[in-house]
Amino acid sequence: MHIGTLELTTRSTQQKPMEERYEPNKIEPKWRDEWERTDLYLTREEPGYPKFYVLEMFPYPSGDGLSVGHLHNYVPCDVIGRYKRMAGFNVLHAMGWDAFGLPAENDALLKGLHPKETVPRYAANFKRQLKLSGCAYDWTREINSSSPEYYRWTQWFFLMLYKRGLAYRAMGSQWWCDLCRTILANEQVVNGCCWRHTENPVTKKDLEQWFFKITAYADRLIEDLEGIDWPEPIKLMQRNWIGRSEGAELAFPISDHPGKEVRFFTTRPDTVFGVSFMVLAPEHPLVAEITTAAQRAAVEEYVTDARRQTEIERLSTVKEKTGVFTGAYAHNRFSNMDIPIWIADYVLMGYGTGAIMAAPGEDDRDFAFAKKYGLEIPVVTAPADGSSAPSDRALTDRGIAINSGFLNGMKTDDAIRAVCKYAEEHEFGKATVTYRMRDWLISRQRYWGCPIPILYCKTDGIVPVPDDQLPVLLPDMKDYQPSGTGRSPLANVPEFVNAICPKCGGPAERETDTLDGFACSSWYFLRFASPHYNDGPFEKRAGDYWLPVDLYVGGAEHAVMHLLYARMWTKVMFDTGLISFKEPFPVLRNQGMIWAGDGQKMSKSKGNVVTPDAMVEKYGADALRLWELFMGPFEEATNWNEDGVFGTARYLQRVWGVVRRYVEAGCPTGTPSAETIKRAHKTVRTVTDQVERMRFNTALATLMDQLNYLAKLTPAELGRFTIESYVLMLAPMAPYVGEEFWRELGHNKSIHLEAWPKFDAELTRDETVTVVVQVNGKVRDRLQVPAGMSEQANTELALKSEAVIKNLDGKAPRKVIYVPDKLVNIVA
RNA sequence: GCCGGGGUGGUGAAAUGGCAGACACAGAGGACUUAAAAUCCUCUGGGGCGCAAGCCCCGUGCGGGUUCGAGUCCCGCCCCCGGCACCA
Repeated sequence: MHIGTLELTTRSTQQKPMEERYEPNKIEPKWRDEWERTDLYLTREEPGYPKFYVLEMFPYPSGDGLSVGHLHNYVPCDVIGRYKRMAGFNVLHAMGWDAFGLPAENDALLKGLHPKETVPRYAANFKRQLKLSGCAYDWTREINSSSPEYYRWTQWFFLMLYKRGLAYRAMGSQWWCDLCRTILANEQVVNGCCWRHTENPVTKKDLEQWFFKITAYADRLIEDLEGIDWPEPIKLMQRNWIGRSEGAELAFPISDHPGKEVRFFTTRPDTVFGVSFMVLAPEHPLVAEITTAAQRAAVEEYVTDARRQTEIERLSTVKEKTGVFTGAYAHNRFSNMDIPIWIADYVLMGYGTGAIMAAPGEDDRDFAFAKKYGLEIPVVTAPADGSSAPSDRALTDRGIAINSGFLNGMKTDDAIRAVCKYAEEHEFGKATVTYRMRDWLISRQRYWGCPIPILYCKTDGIVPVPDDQLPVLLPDMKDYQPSGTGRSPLANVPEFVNAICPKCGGPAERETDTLDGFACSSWYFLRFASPHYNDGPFEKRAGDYWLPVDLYVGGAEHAVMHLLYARMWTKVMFDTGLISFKEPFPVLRNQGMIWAGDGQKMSKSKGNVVTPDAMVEKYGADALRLWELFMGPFEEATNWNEDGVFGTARYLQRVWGVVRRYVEAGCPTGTPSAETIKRAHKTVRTVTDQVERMRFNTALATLMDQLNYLAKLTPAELGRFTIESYVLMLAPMAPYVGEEFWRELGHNKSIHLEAWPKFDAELTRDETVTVVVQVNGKVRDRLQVPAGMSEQANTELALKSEAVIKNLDGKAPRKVIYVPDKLVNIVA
């Protein structure tokens, strides 16, 4: 069991005296080696023993190495891991590499190297930097998503989804980045540009692609947000991204096209009597069919124009709505009017049915469009408060139906239900739900990714690769440049492409696209439980013990990518009975971004990256860690300022002095004063609470404050508990000096295996308290009184105060506010 | 435009509706030193009164409000950061 007891051995007299000055570079390598030699951070399952799984989002190992910004994530997690271990938990804290994907491939291409060489090299550098920084990982659990032992199971999961009908192939117009030379998922398109090339507008390309049916989980992904402890903004981003809308899908027949109809989705079916025109997306399949000869030229020009526009242009237009009349009409089944059908690019093919009913009296966009093209603007909703409807804008609020036949007088919600019921009875529509989120497009036409384990056979069609033939190995290619044609470079490797159909034994071709890197990271948290297991993605016993993750920490930028995908996979696994939990990360925290001193993003090209290596060399890893913790609340963004590291190094220097004096005095049991004892216990109480709440900045401030007190005492006045509890609390934050102090204090066991100090609540109780005395809410005096003094006694005392008498200026107190042991406010 | 998160000294920041600025950084002055570094001590929101101990006024983006009492709660603005962006 990795849990220590307080050994009260005295320091051996043969030991060398403590160095006068704290020199981190002398002690850090020593303890690093010692911890490694003794496998200090090795973790095993301990059934029946409480576990704690702390996890940081595993990084893509870049050639630039880690910056002090990355450590703002890793150091706090390390403190939590070390703290939890001391507090009696069996802690899992491991690290791995999100190694597949475009960044790694692009980097290698740029440098004329191969990712299979660069990735391990970069990962090794990250690992060295993390060790240098004193982070406690069980490195025997290191994983790499680009190793066959790992991606074999990524492929296994793909097949699991495929067999459950959750992976499918579909043709369609997809986002394409011509710098990445691959198709992208919706989530990877940011402001109309590629998420990796934020200046490069994406275009559309028609290709057949693989998708994961994440939309099938839309409702559960929303519902289950209720029960998890995540930052509210992240939950909100997920809800917005999924974009659930309740409404109705209805259909209107097209005049002069018997049997043809326009299906559309609306969230306001109650306004249907006010529908004066309809709008189709320019890409809508009906457009070609219904456009009249007279309008054909104009419509074709508009459609071509819309197609030519890049997404960024379509977004950046100043929202001036444009459109063209098709010449065709639809029949509004409710108002019995024939209404014109237009096309306009403000209607998106990718949402709902790609067609809308326009109710310009109740919708801003429809209003603007109707105004511009002189279309009718019927008003069918009156404000709920009885005022009259505005004429210069749409009334988008809910209200009362007017000019609406059988809906007249109904409240919006009742009218919605009535229309849905009517449509259902007359079989032209029904109440329905639509989502903004699209299915997750996972095909990538790139080399450095997990091969999709699928075969195409002439007789059997799409055939999954049997489990016992996994992994489908990524072939070793010298020239893996993306072609840009929409085909993966793997298509150029005949030995890879040509295979045998496992069903009929005939010739088959392999899928040559690779998986989106986010597939690899959708299950890695499970792999850490049993990273070397060969009979499944994870060993059940280990998985049951460690999972789910107790604390997950990473950047908010993954709100709608990784965090959504991993949740979906977890739900699929739950449904198959593979695991027994529905959410992978019940507690999530986002660390704040560290900007460079100039307020910009740290990047090599800007030359403003500060490396942990440089800081460790100059100030030591412990001082660097302390500044990472002290610079502000860890969830908030701030600018890097190296002067702070100098400050925390100076603090450690002072702790060193106090401990050294104590050690040199022979570690006396001493005779600490009541005040010293009280302060020691209060410090434990406060620091414990703050570390639990991840308020590392104030935890450290408490320790600094206590040091200022301790520095004034003689060794005998300090006493053993005072000094040892202090060192124990410092150890998770500053593991190297913590260890050094502990050994100097006479202990043989590592401090990181010891127990977190406990405080005696009785000893933290104050006998006297300071009571603030206010007159009319302004502080006029302070009284030192015994704790628990009665209101009456306190008030009497306050009224005797000279300052109070002076400020009352002869007036009689009207009222007295009394807060026990805190405050007396005399209102006159 | 909509949805979040913020706005407190020269700087990073503290503060269950109850002493605003803890703890630090930077700065100033002093001690030690031949000197410097390091270290230690003192001061450090603004303004005013006082020889002094001390006292008074103002102050948490701006304007209102609730309250005995507001950095904290409510209403209306302004600014910064992040997300979404014609989602029918």
